[in-house]
Amino acid sequence: MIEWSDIPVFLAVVDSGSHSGAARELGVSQPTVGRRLAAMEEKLGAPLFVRENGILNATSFGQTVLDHARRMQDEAGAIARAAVSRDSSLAGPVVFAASEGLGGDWLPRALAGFKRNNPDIIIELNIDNHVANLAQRQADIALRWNGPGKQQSLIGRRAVTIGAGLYAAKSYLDRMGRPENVGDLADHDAVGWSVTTKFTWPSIIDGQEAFPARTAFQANSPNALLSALAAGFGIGVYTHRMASRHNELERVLPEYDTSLDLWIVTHEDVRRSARIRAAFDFTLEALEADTAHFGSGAPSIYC
Amino acid sequence: MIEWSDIPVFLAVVDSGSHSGAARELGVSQPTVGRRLAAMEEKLGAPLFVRENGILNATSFGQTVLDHARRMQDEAGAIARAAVSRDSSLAGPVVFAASEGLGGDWLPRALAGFKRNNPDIIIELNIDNHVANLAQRQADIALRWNGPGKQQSLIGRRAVTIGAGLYAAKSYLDRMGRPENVGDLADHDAVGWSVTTKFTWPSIIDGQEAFPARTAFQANSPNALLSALAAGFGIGVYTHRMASRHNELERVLPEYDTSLDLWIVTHEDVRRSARIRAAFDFTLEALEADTAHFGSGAPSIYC
DNA sequence: ATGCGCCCAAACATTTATGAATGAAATTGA
DNA sequence: TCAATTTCATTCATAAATGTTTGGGCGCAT
Repeated sequence: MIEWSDIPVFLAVVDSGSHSGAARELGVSQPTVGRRLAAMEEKLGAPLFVRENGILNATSFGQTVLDHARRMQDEAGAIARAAVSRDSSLAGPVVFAASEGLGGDWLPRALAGFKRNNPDIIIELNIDNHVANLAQRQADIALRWNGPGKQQSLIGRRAVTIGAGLYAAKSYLDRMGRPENVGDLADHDAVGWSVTTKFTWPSIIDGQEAFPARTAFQANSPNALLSALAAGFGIGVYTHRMASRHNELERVLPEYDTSLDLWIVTHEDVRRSARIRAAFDFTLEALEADTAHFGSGAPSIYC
Repeated sequence: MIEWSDIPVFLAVVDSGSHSGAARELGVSQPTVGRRLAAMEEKLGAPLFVRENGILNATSFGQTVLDHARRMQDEAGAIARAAVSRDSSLAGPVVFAASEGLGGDWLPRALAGFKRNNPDIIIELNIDNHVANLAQRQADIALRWNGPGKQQSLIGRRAVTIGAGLYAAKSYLDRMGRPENVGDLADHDAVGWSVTTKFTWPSIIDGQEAFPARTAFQANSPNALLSALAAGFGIGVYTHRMASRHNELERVLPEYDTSLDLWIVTHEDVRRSARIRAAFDFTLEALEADTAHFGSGAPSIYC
């Protein structure tokens, strides 16, 4: 019989592309990953990976194993979810996954009241740039820009609409001038995201192409972007709610306004858990209660 | 994440009904099974078993886990089979599963020639009373009374027909008299199998009910039954091929003759392996070449 | 070219899990 | 009812897996 605990190691190596990455993902040491993988290949009698130009590629045999291993992973996730779903006590951990923007400020404050009413529930907040896998129970509740996909048994609600516009520092605008129309943007610097996100620099405004002179600053953190804007790097798309709290920022071309829907998503299995259902419902209500804050940047009721 | 290696432990406990039984099945110690199971229940936050009258019963939660665990087991078996199937060398182990009757004498002799031609193939013979699970790769090739079921991807061939009749020791018949017709059997003792098998005492012979006075001896081993017959315990159904080698046995009511088909079965995945295909084909040919031996008890060509 | 970062293999120390042995509890059979 | 067997929890010594550290190899950017 194959060693079952080697299979998550194999999967992590496939997902991360390296022993070291798999080790980080699994919370074990890098030599352990190498040893487990070697033992697995020894047992199966055939290599699972070949190293080409330094990167690991699954052999055709590795692909076959991967198919079966993925299905095992699905079932293992189902077991984990089943264990949570049958828990009817308002105690234990609830793991949130959220981007840094929401998770960094609004969510902890909003959840303070929930924690007060449910002292035995332990709130764990997972700020992560990659989308947490709810089926694998990496998180119980996620706040995302995307609704639940159709493939998995995820359920979600469109909670609030988050408004955004173009902002820059007053000092920057004093120095470089205030754009009066879309064409003026060509004389300015852009501040944007280094990772793919929904809040990108708008390529079209009112049917007119908007070209910044160059991208002056990129980051993958909203706080870093905020600092860059405040420091006068240039003009960037930013949410009203974040911009409103920094009065050194000034709105540019107010006729341009964009918005994104924020979803709250969970897995139908874990939602059967009393504590997760409570946390889900509370968060949804909190988001809806703060609609004005998210839409136009009005002060949050949780401030 | 749950500990994957705990799941085979859980499955073994389900299958065997006890920690000790699972330990034997897995080849680990009984305390290990207890600890792994306890760790699993701790991790999942709910008991998997309840002990009722000393026997372990899965809780409803345990049943849910079992469903998923079974599917994981299926996939793990598929991985093991995939590993064997891609092996094109005529080397390595081939695991046979056979009942004691065939496995104890004929099979080793027949396979001697195969081993001579394939010195690098290691033949492992698993004499077991319970039907080996080919999907789980408990064996590569099985000799059975049953053909492959339809549910799993097993393939098999009806190899030979094994003839059997009623036999008893000469000494017994001298003492108790030789039955002339079916009705006379009512005055005699039966020697039979203690486990369910196909070679049972015939309840109907030529449309007439056959009732032995009582069952004098039962065993689950063909050698033990043979000894019992030879020792004069009574009359029993026995294969011609085994009976012919013991001239103290005498056939009773020769007009009664029964037969069973013997199948050779393997899994379509493992049959792709060169060595297993070779062993399968060789064994099938050997069985067919010895048709007279199995059918009527003629001397085996492998003697 | 040359540092720098990242990756993996090899060595040794440590922690962890396992096994053997023992005893208590419960069930089975006489 | 009582002996015998089986089962499981506990203890301690051992074996096994893991972590830490180190060094070599490779790609990449300075």
